Amino acid sequence: MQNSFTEENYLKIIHSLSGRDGAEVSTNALAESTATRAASVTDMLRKLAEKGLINYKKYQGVTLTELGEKVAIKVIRKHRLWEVFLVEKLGFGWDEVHDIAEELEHIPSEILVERLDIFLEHPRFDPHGDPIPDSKGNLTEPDYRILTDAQVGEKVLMMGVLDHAPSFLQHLDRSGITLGAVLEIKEINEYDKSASVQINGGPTLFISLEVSKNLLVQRR
Amino acid sequence: MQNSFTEENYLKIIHSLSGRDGAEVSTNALAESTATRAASVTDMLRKLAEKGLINYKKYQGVTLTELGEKVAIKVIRKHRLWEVFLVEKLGFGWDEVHDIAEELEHIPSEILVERLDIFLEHPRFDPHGDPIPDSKGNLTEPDYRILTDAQVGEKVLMMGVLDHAPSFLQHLDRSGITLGAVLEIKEINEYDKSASVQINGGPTLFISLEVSKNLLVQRR
DNA sequence: ATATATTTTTAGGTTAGTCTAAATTTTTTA
DNA sequence: TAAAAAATTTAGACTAACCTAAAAATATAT
Repeated sequence: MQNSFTEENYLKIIHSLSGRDGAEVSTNALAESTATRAASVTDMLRKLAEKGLINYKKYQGVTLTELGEKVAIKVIRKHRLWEVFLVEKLGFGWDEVHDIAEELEHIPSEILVERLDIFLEHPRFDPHGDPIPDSKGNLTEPDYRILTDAQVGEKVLMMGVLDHAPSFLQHLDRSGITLGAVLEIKEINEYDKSASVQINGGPTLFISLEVSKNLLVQRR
Repeated sequence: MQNSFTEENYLKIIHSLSGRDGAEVSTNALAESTATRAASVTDMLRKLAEKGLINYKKYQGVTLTELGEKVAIKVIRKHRLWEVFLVEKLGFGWDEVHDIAEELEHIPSEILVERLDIFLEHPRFDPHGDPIPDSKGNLTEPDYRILTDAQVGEKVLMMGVLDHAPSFLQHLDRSGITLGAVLEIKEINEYDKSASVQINGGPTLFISLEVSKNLLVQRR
């Protein structure tokens, strides 16, 4: 039994909203993320529950079943592999690939994904630093920290982003903040928590709290 | 206004059934090719006509409008480019790519197609020898002949196939008949029109009329 | 040229995924 | 802890793409 484009999207979104602790996801949160109305979400939840893909009790929110988790991770694997393809092979920017990958992720062929993975030489991370599940469905989230957790004087490596919005990514491009960049916290402004950060030992620039909250880094 | 997956398929099929002379296509022929019932075809034809994609008068069959032709050729371009990708980059056999390309051809992004075309270095033909329309929508069918039209003693170049069925393509693989192979007609059997053909100056084998009818060749 | 066969269309119905409006349940607040 | 607010579900409807069965148009054959 195949899952539809729409079903796959629900599972993927439930996975993402659920977080690594597998917390319950609310109908309204899903309505927001799927850009549909709560009533439509309820309909779909009944259907997904019937198929054994989610645990659903009325008014209680949902979590993925093991089966649902498996399906979600497969979709995420495809999405991230296609993003690597688009950036590495076709020359797209990391700010341009989300919507296209959103379509490609639903192409149904196991062998296609595996061959793509081989062609790309088994990438571990997508262009935004998100980990790519392996072919067995193992997805290990690296424990990166948010830049706001770093102290003055610390040097960290830029490893990923939480916000994938094109405008945010373009802003990073203009600031020279790319994956792998070395960020040294020079100063944190008490008042608004904005930071002065030196990029790759070069220019120093101001980063707002809004931006800091969306940068995933690693101590080096 | 975007066209749906289904609409695109109808246009592509009408294009192919219509041939280069743009002949009228019947409802039943479409029902057969789309694997639906004639009544469903009628519904869709009314819709496509309303959108200005086909010329349709009840009971008279359909042809593509200029707009419909444009859309169809775009889909064909995508299909064939993806097939090249699957064979050249991912290592699929020419017998394995049709169904996957059937899905990929509906991914809606102009820029994706153009970047794919660049990545593949502007291929002129797909893995079955079918010509790939250029980005402006020009599709020039090369005037290949069918192998049945070749005479005893002729040497011809294998340029394409009419039948894309995996079983047919696999049969050609086993016979060593690939695109670009040199075929020399040694003998044609009067009775059943089967032929003895020497492949690349090497082994000679028998080819049934059924097979000959589906091989596109060029005098050399 | 009329009767028969074939093709095509119409009529009415189904499913997936969506919607709005109303009803119900849960949560929050006074 | 009862009333108000918020979240969720139910009821009833819509559209796209399909279906079957029946009617109508066209083509074929005597």
